Amino acid sequence: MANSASGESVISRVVRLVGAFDDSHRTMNVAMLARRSGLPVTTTYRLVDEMLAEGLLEREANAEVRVGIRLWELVSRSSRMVGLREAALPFMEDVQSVVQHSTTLGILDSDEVLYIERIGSRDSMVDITKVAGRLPVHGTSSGLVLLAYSPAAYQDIFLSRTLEKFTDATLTNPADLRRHLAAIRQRGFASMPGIIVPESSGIAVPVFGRTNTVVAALSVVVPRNEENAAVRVPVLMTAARGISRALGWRGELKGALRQSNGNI
Amino acid sequence: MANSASGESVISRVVRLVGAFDDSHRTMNVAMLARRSGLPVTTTYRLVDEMLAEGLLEREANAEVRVGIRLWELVSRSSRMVGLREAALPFMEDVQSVVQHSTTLGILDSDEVLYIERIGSRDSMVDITKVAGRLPVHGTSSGLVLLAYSPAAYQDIFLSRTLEKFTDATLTNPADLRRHLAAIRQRGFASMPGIIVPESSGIAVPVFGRTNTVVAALSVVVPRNEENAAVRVPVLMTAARGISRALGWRGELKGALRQSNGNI
DNA sequence: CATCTGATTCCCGTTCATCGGTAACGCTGT
DNA sequence: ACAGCGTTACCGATGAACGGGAATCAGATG
Repeated sequence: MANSASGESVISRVVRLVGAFDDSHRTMNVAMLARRSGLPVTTTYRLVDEMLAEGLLEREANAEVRVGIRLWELVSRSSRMVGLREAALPFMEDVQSVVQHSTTLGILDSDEVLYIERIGSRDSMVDITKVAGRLPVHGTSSGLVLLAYSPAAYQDIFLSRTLEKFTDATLTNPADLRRHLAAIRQRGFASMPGIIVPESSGIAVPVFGRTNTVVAALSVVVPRNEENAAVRVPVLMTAARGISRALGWRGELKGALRQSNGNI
Repeated sequence: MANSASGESVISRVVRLVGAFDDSHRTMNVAMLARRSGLPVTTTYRLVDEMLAEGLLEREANAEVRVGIRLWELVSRSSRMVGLREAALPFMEDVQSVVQHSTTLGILDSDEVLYIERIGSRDSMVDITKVAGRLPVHGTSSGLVLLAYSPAAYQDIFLSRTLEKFTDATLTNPADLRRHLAAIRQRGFASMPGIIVPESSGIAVPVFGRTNTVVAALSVVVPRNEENAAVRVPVLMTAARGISRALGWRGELKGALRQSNGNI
C-alpha cells in the first residue's frame, strides 16, 4: 500500500507487528519490534504510535510496548471461540477434578491443532500444550480425533502429505493412519501413547456442534506409565456430551458424523 | 491517511470494523458491517477482503463474516491478561466450588472495571458481568476495591467527576466514597449490596502483583438476601493471596499498598 | 571525560496504495 | 417484471503512507 517498497498493506504490517510478540517476548522496545517483524525502523515507529493511540498496543513503564487490553477486549467479545470456551469450561473443570492431569480443548485450524483452552496441573508434567498454541494433527490424540471426523476429502489431502516422524510411535504411513482413524470413529475416542513425546500419552474425544459436526476435541494428557486409559474415557465422553449439548447438539440424529467444516 | 475523506487511518478503521462485532452480532454480512461501523460500503468491502486474507476475519458458510481465529490466537499468546488469567483460573475454580455463585476477576481500565474472567453458575442468576464486559467503577464492589488501592492522585481525579446513581444504594458523594474506600483498605475487602442492581450484592478483594500493587479484584456476586458475606470473605481472601503469590507477590513487604498503575 | 552503541525522534521529498463514487451483477421476494 | 439489497468490478484523483537520512538522547564502556 501507499508507497511501501515491500508492497504490503497496512493491515498485513499490523499483523506482522502483533505476531512479533510471543510467549517469551511479551514486551519489547520498538527497535526490537522492528527487527523481529522485519519492518523498516521508521515505519515501525509510526505504526506503533498509531496502534498505541488505538489501544492495540500499550506502553509499559520501562517504555517497552505490549499487546493492549483493547485488542483482547475486541476479540473476546466476539470471536468464534468465545461460545465454545464458555460452554466447555465448566465441564473441563469437572474432568480436571476427577482426572488429575491437564485437560485441553482443541480445534482444527489450517492443518494444525489449535488449543483454545487448557486447565489443570499447575505444576504440570510433560505437557507441551499451551493456550493459543499449535501442535501437528498427526502428533496429538486431539488432532487424530479431529481428523477422524473430518470430511473424507480433507483427510485425503492431509494424508497425501509427507508427515514428520516425531517418535517411534508416530504414525506417518497413510494406510496405518486411515486404519486408526476408522478405529477412532468406531470407538469414539483416540488414545495415542507417545506419538509426539515419548513420555506422555493423550486421550481425546470429539465434541459436537449444533449441526452434528465435530467442532473440537476434548483431551487429557497423562504420563505414559499410567495407562489406565479405559478408566478415563467415560469421564471424557460424558463431559464431551455435556459440552456438545451446551452448544446446541441434539443427540446423534444420524449415524456417522463428519464435520462439514470446523464451524460450530 | 491515504485520501480518506474522513481523515482516518487504516488502523482506526480496522478497529472500527472489529468493534462493530459484539455479543449479539457475532457474524454479519459485509453491508451490515459497513452500516454498523459507519464506513463507506466500498471501503468496507476492500478492507474486509484484506482482513480475510490475513485471517483477522473469517467467512462463514452463509457468506457472513466473523472475527477470525488468527486474531484471537495473536492476542491470546501475548496479551497482558494471559498471565493473570492463567494464575487466577485454578483459584477461581476453588472459590466457585465452595461459594456457589459466579466468581469474577476484574481489572481497572480507562476508568471502568473490565472483567477478564468469569466462571460459574451456568444458569446464573442476576449477574450482569460478562467476560470482556465493562461496568462502572463506583457501581461494583470490584471497582471500589480497585479504586481503593489506586494512587491518591487517580482517586482525586475520579472522585471529582459526576457519578451516576444507579440505585438508592449507589454512592455518588465524594466524601461518602472516600470514607468507604478507607474502610475497604482497612478491612481488605468490599461488600456493597445493590449498588448497581438492587437484587444482587458483590463481595470483592484485591489481588496483588509482583510489585506489591493491586492488579485485579477477585469477586463473587450473590443474591441480595443471602447476606452472610462474612462467611465468604475468608474464602475470597485466601484465593486472592494464592493468585497474588502465583503472580510473584512476596507477601506484604510494606504496610499500605497502592498500585502505581494497573500493570502487573 | 570522551567514546561508542543503540534507541528514539524529527524532517522531508517521492509515490503508489488508498479512497470512494458509479455502475453492473446476482439473488430473493412480491 | 420489478424492486430492494448485497456483492463485485472498475477507475481517476490525491494525499497519507513510506522510509532513508540525520540529529538527539540514554546508557554503557574504556
